[in-house]
Amino acid sequence: MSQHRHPGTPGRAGAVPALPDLPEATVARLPEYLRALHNLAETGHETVSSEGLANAAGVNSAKLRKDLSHLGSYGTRGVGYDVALLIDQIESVLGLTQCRSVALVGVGNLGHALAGYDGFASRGFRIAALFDASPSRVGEEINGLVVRHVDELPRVATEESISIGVIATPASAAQAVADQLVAVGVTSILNFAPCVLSVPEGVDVRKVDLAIELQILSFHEHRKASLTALPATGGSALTALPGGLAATDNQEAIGT
Amino acid sequence: MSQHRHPGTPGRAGAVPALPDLPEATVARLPEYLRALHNLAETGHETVSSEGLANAAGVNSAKLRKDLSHLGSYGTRGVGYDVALLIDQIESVLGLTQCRSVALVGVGNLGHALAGYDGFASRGFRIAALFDASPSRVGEEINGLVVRHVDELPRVATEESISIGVIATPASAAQAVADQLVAVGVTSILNFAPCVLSVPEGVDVRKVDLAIELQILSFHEHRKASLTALPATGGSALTALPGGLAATDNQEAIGT
DNA sequence: CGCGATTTGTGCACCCCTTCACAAGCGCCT
DNA sequence: AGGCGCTTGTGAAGGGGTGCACAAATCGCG
Repeated sequence: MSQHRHPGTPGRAGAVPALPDLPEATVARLPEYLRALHNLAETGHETVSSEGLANAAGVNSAKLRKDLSHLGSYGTRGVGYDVALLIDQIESVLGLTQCRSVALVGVGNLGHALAGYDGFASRGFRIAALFDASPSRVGEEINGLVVRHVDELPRVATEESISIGVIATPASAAQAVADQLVAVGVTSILNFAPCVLSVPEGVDVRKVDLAIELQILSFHEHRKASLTALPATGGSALTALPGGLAATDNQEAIGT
Repeated sequence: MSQHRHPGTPGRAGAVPALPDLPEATVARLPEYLRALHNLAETGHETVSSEGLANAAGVNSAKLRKDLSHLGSYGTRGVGYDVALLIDQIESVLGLTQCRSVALVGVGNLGHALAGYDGFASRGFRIAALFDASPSRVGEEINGLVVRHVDELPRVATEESISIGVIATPASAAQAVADQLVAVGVTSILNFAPCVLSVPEGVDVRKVDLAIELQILSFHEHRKASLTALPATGGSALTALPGGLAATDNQEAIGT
């Protein structure tokens, strides 16, 4: 089980520009580079060095160069990278040239916030439809969109050509919703419900679990606390950092 | 720069029980195991095999065994793992035996949802205080907590002994908030703002960026679309999966 | 009491990712 | 035109994670 057998571009299929088969770790960082590049563009920068962009994105400069090299040579030695050109390239690789439509299922506490989150629209995603199973929520209008019953998903999906489904339901409902999304042709799912989803091969699932993030932090907090078994202050951890704060710029690359 | 120089437990410091120095990848999976174990416990299971728990957590059984072996031998060969015992062990390692207090800064769209999210409390985290910089939000009551001005952070932090800070502000305010959190002794930060935070060494930052998750999905969607350059249907991606849905149980372990 | 079925714990090989270090290339200044 | 400084792109080394395959250990049953 869990055979990651990505066919591997069988050689004869040369219709698309490149499809360089990027490493997953690189793909996960490209959006961060993109955000940093947009910031730079707004600040009036025309070019940026790998060092500069790496700092803005919070990574090592060598890593950044290797990442960018995977999608071609778009830098100029001695100068750096053209910001606008690089933005176009990354957006092209990520498939952001077309605006993608998102269906959000589950308009509870979290789903409500996601529906109103403007960070999606500003990055090329359009929340095309909201769904919920609870009759008390169906009909409600959020951010200019009316919440529909989840049974309408098939009809609406064909109309809006949904490309990504977001699940923000309780865990008990998540699998059923995932099945429905898959049934209408959705092959990319972002799951906020704290549970494992079973999906057919070819469907990508990414999971975001807020409680898990806190638990990982808790572990490190726990570890740090037990390492600091020496100081005399037996009470709280308010040692108040002698040196000026914000001294370094490391980002503690844990996980991700 | 970015020298990850975790001191490495200099040998003489043997006061704490174990501190097995777990691999990061393992730490990131432990919460998932814990959730699966709680489900099993509620369903009445007393023991579980590595295969069973691995399925429930969506990972390989060999990986699970290796992960658990890092925190000691708590299984019985030929039988499996004692569910209750394993729960205790994992919670102990993750430092969840004590209830940790969380300070949430930024009660906008997302922060509002986080403040009301019951998934935190059910896993041992207590949202102890809410902060915002906007006077229009200060004083509002959410889930039984009153929103305070961010300037009160120092006083409240000492009273409540905050151990984790959550930033749900706009990106423009995030760095300043992080600095304030660090100044009052917080050494673990969960950042929802789309930006890189600079923090002193010893402070852990985990970042959750919802738009980035969508962009990663977009890449895979884009790639899948270009690989499927063959079929006659020129229109949308509604090929409707011939075989019965929910056939396999792979989870497409992309990233994380 | 011994044997077989079952399951854990782990040595090992493989692969991906990270990081260093440096050659190649580009622009600018003289 | 030539040289110099700066930056990219990349080969190679090292580390960490994953998964296989198997030995060790435990239980139950005859």
